[in-house]
Amino acid sequence: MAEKQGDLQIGEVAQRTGVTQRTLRFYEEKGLLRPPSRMDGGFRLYSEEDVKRVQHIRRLQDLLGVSLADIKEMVDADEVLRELRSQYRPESAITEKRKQLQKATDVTKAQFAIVKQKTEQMREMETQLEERLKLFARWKQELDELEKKAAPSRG
Amino acid sequence: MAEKQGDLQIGEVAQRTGVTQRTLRFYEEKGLLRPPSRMDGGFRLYSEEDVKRVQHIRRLQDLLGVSLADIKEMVDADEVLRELRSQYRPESAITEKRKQLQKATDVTKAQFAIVKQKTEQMREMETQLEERLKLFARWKQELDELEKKAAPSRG
DNA sequence: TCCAACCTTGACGTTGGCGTAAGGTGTACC
DNA sequence: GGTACACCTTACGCCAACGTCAAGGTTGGA
Repeated sequence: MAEKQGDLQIGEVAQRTGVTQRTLRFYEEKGLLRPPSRMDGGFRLYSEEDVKRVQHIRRLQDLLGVSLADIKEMVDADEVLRELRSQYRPESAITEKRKQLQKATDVTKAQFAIVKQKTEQMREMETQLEERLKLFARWKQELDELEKKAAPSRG
Repeated sequence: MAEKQGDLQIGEVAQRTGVTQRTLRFYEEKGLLRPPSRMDGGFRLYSEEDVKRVQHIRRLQDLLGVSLADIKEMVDADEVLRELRSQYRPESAITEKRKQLQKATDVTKAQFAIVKQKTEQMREMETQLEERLKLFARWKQELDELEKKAAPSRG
C-alpha cells in the first residue's frame, strides 16, 4: 500500500495540530483516536478527519480541563453520531440505535451542562477583572496627581 | 495564645472550602497561602480572608485550568492590591508603589485576556452542543415515527 | 545501492498536585 | 490526669499525561 493521496503521516499531523508524535500515539493507545491505517512498512496514515479529531480533543482539554478519560466518553459520543449517520442499516438494529442515540444525548447534555456552568462563572470573573482594572487605572491617576503636587515642574 | 474569636482551625477551613487539610498545607508550602498564625501548641489559625482566598484559588484552578505556579502569580497580584490599599505609607516609597501597581495591572490584564478568550470559545462550543442536541431530538422523532409505521398499534 | 529523513515499538523518566501512613503532640472536657 | 479527638511534621506513594532515549525498520530520491 503506497501513500494514498490526501493521507498524512504522523509528522505532518503533529505539526498541523501542534502536538507531538508521542501524544498522537498516546491518544491512540488510550482509545481517543481510532487506530489509523498503515502503509506497507507500518507507517501510520491519518486522514483529515483525524486531524479535526485531535483539534477537538485539544479544545476539550484546554477549555473544560477534564481528564482524557472523560474526553474519551465525549468523543465516543461523536463516533456514535457518525455511525448513526449511516442510516442504511438492518432494521433489526433499531433498538440498538435507540440506545446509542440515548447515550449520545446523555453525554452531550452532560457536556452542555458543564460548558454552560463554566461560561456563566467565566463571565462573572470577566466582570470582576474589568472592575479591578478600572480601580487600578484610578489609582494610577491618583499617583500621578500626587506626584505632580509633590514636585511641580521644576524645569 | 488561646483560639481567638472568629479564627478557624484547619479542619473547619477544609470543610468549608471542600479541600483537604493536606491541600491547605500544600498551598501554604507553595506560597499560595500566607503562613497562618498559630496557637501556642502550633495549630494553624486561619481567618475568613484565608477561606476566601482558597475559594478563589479553586475557582482559578477549575475555570482556567492553569498551573498552581501561574495561580500564585495571580494571587500575588491580589496581595499587592491589599498592600496598596493601606495608603498611609512613606512617601519615599511612591516609586515602589508605582512599580507594584504596574505589575498588578499587567498580571490582571493577562488574566483578563485568558478569561476573555476562553469565554469566547466556550460560547462557540455552547452553541455547537445546542445544535447537536436539536439534531439528536429530530433523529429520535424520526425513529419514533419509523417504529410506529413498522408496527402500528397491534393491541 | 546507498543515504538522510522519517518512522516503528518498547521502556523508563518526569512533573504537578496532591494522598496516605507513621509517629508524635495539643486541646477540651470530664 | 486521663481520654478522645484534632492537629503536627516528615516522607514516601501515586496517577495522569506525556517526555525522552534506544535500537532498529521504511521511504524516496540520487
